[in-house]
Amino acid sequence: MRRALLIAGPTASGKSAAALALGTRFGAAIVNADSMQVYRDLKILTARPTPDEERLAPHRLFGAIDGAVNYSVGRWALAAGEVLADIGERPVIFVGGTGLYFRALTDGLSDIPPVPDALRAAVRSQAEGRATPELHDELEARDPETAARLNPSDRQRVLRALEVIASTGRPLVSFLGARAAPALAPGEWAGLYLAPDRAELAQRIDARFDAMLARGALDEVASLLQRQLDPALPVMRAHGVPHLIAHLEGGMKLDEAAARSKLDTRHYAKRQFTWARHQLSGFKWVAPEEAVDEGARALAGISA
RNA sequence: GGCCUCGUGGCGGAGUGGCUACGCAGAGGACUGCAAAUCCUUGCACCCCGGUUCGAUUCCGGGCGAGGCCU
Repeated sequence: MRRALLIAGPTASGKSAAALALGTRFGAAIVNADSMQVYRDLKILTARPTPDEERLAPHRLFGAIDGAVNYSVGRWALAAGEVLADIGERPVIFVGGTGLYFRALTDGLSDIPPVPDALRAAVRSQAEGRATPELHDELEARDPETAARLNPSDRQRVLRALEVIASTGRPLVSFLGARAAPALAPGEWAGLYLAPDRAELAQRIDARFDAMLARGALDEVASLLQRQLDPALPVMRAHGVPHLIAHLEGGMKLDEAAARSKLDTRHYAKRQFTWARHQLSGFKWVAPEEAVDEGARALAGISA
């Protein structure tokens, strides 16, 4: 029995519009599957649905998290499960650009015990000022198996492996065999991947960023800046935020801040394609113009 | 018209008589709790024509082009 439509695709491919059209037409709940749209502080810069749009269909997990929080796939997957339980029989549409979130939803995550915040912070503060290859050497001494799978320069993953071995006493890789049951079982969902032409997408990205500026993205960043959050937090690294901050306090020309933000976004879109090609299975690739028709076909089956 | 400087891959920018820096963009890839993150790989470039030379992107001459200064 199908119960969900999943709409993924690179940034600026028209996912939200398709989801809104379908949600309105089928009375479906729309659930956010985007790692940045979860944050309350950024609505313009993350292209979140507007309040008017949200009124057209129930929206869940949009802007639900404070920017001071370091959210994660694990927490999102948990929240998504709760939303599904809450929604009952109503059709549901998951939309977003975060491939890893979709995979957590359909494949489940490995059952790695949560690392206590204090330990996590301790591992990170001990690593401060030390070169990543050095940390990799340390990991190699404690957990050679995981170390062998990681690039010695990949700080983020080396740190995670270190905190897992410190917290559980077990190598990270030892957890990877088994996955918890996914929130959506195979057969319970249909997935669409919106795949625009690359050059066309680049133009849409550029135009969209200009539109964001026209709608007040700079004010949004100024407000965020006033909170004086840790620059390492995810919200502070959303596309546009670092460069717009550089413009606001560092005197970077707005033109340049915009150009760099657009470039970051294009790079991201490229990575999204790579992820989708190799990591996201079971999604049907469609041209953005076909999204609504394809989605309607899938949802008709779901509501039946 | 005269003098000078310059002409390197899509762009920027080194350099050498034989072993083809590098950066950016572009392309490809990895990916299990920060994923709008983190990381990896990738360039059949030396304006044209002669000459010198075993060998020219590199030296010499000419041409063409660009810029600067002068009358």
